[in-house]
Amino acid sequence: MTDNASHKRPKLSDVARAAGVSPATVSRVLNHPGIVRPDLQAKVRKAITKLGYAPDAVARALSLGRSSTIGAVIPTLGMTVFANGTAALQQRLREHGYTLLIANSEYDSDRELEEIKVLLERGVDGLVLVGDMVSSAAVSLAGQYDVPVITTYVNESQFAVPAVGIDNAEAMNRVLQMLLDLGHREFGIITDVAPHNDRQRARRQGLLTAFDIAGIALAPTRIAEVPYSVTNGRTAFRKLMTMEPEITAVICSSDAFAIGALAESRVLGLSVPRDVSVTGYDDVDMSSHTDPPLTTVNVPAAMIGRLAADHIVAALNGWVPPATTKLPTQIMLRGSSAPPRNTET
Amino acid sequence: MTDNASHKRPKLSDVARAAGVSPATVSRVLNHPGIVRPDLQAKVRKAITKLGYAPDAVARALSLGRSSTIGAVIPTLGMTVFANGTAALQQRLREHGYTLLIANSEYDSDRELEEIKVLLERGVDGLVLVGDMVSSAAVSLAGQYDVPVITTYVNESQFAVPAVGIDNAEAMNRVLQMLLDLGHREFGIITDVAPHNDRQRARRQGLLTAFDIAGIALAPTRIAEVPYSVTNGRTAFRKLMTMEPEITAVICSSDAFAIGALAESRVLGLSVPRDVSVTGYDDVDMSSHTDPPLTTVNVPAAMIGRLAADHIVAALNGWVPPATTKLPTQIMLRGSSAPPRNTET
DNA sequence: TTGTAGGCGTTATCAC
DNA sequence: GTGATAACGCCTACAA
Repeated sequence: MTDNASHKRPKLSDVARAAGVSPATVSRVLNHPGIVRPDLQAKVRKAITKLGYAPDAVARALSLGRSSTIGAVIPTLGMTVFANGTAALQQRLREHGYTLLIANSEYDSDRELEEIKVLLERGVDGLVLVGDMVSSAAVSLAGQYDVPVITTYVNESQFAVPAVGIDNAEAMNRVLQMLLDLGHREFGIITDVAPHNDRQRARRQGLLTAFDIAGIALAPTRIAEVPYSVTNGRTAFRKLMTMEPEITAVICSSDAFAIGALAESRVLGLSVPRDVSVTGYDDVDMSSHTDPPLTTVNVPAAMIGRLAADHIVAALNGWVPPATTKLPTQIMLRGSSAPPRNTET
Repeated sequence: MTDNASHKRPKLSDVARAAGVSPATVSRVLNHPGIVRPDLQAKVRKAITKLGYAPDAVARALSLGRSSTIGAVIPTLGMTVFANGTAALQQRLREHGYTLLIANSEYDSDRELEEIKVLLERGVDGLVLVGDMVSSAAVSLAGQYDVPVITTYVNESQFAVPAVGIDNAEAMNRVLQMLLDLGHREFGIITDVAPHNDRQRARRQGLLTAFDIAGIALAPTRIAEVPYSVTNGRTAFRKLMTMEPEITAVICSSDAFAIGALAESRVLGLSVPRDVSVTGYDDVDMSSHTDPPLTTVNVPAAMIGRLAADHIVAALNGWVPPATTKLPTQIMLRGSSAPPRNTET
């Protein structure tokens, strides 16, 4: 009864009436401030603050045909790499005047496609994906909506989608080289089964190829393929070291595995890195605080997020982003890697 | 040139024309399938799949006045507790037919308010917040938009906003009781300075109150207040144990601190739990894989997310969610806690 | 420079 | 049961 009027949200026409101008003028003040007389402008602005007016983004989007919104579909919020990358993406997009809509696929491609559809129907102006496992359906769908797409964390796309990320295979190769330089010759590896995860696949494949090139044959008993989890890292490490005690270095395709390996090494009475070296991949926050600190591959997630933002916005402005933006990875040399135990200098 | 027609997204009227019915009928098939004749329905559906039509959610939202969208503002994506809770929230909301828009505030209340505004302007139907530090501005803003709000991870709100969460103070009290039962009398605590974080504040206050009630005076030198980070946990632990060597138990207000404490204990040559017990709070994934495994308080994040979803949807349907939904916390008794060193049985 | 009017795609209220 | 029609709130030709 008291605030009957104030209880309803003011619309643009209300502002117009309050300011004694036409709705068009209010709209202009909001969107093209340059072309309206200063005095009118002042009156309008005063009315806006007085009424507490805020434009309706939905109506605006319908009218404009664009929403100043970008959608991102990431596998999971639970991995710090994605969490950090997404935060950076959001931050940067915001600086460009865009709002980020986040969806997650739980590593399920069907669900990923589903989320993409929802995002597209909601009118996002652009799409940021992770990896390159999206079916071509996703790409053509985005095409129908005439929405630019960009993919992240990988360095190339089979669907001609611009990619900004890292070369997972190359990084793995460098890890192996580093261990070889240290003198290691007996290896074990723990990788992710991940049927739908091309980053993990690239890491695994890159590693196997690197072994090939190095002329090292890796017996099947030295390859552990398990689902992503610290616990699986533990059991895989135990199996590896039990069946192949000569192993002096275990390369893991993620920090989770490596952290599990470190935990299990204590149970097994193995000292890292004296008895066996362990390396990870991702460089999550925890990696530098394990015992010993973990040697791992740093993924420049924040940089990827920022660049993805810049590129998608560029595409929206008619620029054509480079097909491939490969960011450098860095091997963080920490305590979990050292020369093999039987090295006599 | 080839696919001039297919390049434009079909609209509802296109479907209508293709099916030889009116737009209204197509709309009915989509929203009230019950009231349209089966044969027409079939024709319409065929036309829909043939044209690959998908409704425009933006236009729909404008017409309906609601968007089937819920906004959530969380402090950060980088904490596993929030990541897990948000994933569960999203999942459950999805089951209810809603899409979750995620924004993060980086623990900044100004930014939180800002994000809330953006979400509201984007037309979210409901708002899920974290904690109770939102200015009343946020609440009244939501009121203007006539949008229900719910807050999470705390068990009560000063703004009469329904809350679903845990009793942080009570949990801390139980941690202390547990350690007292173990025989500890000399304590140190590491808590977050966090001026804008009421969860941390509740934990700290709950702990201090519990000490009071237990009749234990905690010297200022036994209280470390530092910003959230593993590294700060390390330095705080070092300071505590250096200045007050009699301490037999260190209670941390987050796992990050505790993990730092464990790391530093090795450097200091202190054995956990033999020389000193350490407890955390949050029960992040890593907690069960530290050395020793960390005794900590489990936060039912997924449950909070699910219930938050249920409650906000309920509110949207006219139900009134309970003012307070307090979920139980569980103390995860693991290897980092044990009787004090000087206990002679 | 400012006002008028039509349209963005969808839904709901009317008559039929 | 189905078809016209008027909104939803905003933006941008177009006219003045």
